[in-house]
Amino acid sequence: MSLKHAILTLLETEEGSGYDLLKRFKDRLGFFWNASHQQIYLQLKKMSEEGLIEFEHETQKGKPNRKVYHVTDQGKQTLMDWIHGSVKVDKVNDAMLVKLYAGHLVNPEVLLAEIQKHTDIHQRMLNTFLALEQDYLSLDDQEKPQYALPYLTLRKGILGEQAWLTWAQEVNAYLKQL
Amino acid sequence: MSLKHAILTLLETEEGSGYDLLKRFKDRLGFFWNASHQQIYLQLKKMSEEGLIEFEHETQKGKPNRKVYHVTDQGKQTLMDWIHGSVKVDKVNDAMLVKLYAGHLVNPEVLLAEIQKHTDIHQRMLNTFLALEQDYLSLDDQEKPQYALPYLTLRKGILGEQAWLTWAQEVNAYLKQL
DNA sequence: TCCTCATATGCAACAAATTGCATAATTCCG
DNA sequence: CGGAATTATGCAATTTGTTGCATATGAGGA
Repeated sequence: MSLKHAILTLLETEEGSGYDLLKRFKDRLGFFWNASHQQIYLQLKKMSEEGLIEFEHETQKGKPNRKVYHVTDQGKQTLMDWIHGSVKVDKVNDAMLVKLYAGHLVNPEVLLAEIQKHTDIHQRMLNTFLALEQDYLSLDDQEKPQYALPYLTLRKGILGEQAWLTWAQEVNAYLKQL
Repeated sequence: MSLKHAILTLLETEEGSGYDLLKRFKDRLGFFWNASHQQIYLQLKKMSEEGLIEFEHETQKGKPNRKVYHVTDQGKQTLMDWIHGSVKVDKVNDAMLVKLYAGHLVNPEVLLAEIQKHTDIHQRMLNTFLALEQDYLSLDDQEKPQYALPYLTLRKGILGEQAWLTWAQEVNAYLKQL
């Protein structure tokens, strides 16, 4: 299970609450990991019980209170063990491709509409990632090294989205020509 | 649940056994869908109970007997309903990126070895896809139209793998220069 | 005032996927 | 003759993920 390791990784970099993690996944690390708030809160509870992380209650004014989690030594060790092991190549399960494969059953318009909807979402993600890339590139040369690895993960997001959009253009061109 | 729809799509194109589906996923449609034999056999059983598919026992000599499944009218209808609806954009959960994000905790060699291992696998997949593309491109112009949509899904696999390998080169260049 | 949004956390039921185990026939190689 | 690979199917236990529901505060707009 890697949600555990994704959380350990993020908390090792910077402590935070479940809500913080949710926002980091949603706003910045969508190319990297996605998890619902239900998954995150439950996982934090379990990891806390296993002793991988600990939390302090933080009282806030004007906002609900937070539980701020940080990684314990045991958690750090778990992360180190995991990182020295090997991870599986990502399993691909792409429902959009299934639909296209079966596309002869419907009008091209149905497929075009679906592709368009997905294109909008992917374009928005790419824009987000490109903006983050600009943030990195405008850093001083002294600051860059510490963000180099996260930047490389961002590059994966950018290259992935660009490939998706290139593909969508091929599909569009074909479907419109029908 | 989309394994159901992936199976309906494949069986609608051509009837087959659980083992056939497993091989189609593994050898040809890995860019498209992946499922274990346990998942497939269980799903076939469920779909059979729901009336979406039916099977005939096929006795073989020299090999174990097979159950050859085909889609029923009800199954076809279920597929049509699904294809007219909309699918969610794929959820990304990439353990390799998590590892790279946390890469400051280990020697670059650890990351390089992992990247290399994944590169080999992705390169092999790309080669498979490119060979399939050649098969399509060498078809007569009269035959191409009926495979056009599957070909577009193949293009997704090719563009995706190429993007992955391009990214891996960036990562390699960075890690080696450390 | 009411509604929605953002912040912040959680449980319970259900669906799906993974891991481990199990069986059985034949072919192919040493 | 023994062992491994290929073909072919399946169950059970566990882990993960999804969907639905629930609660509470405060800010900002209609």
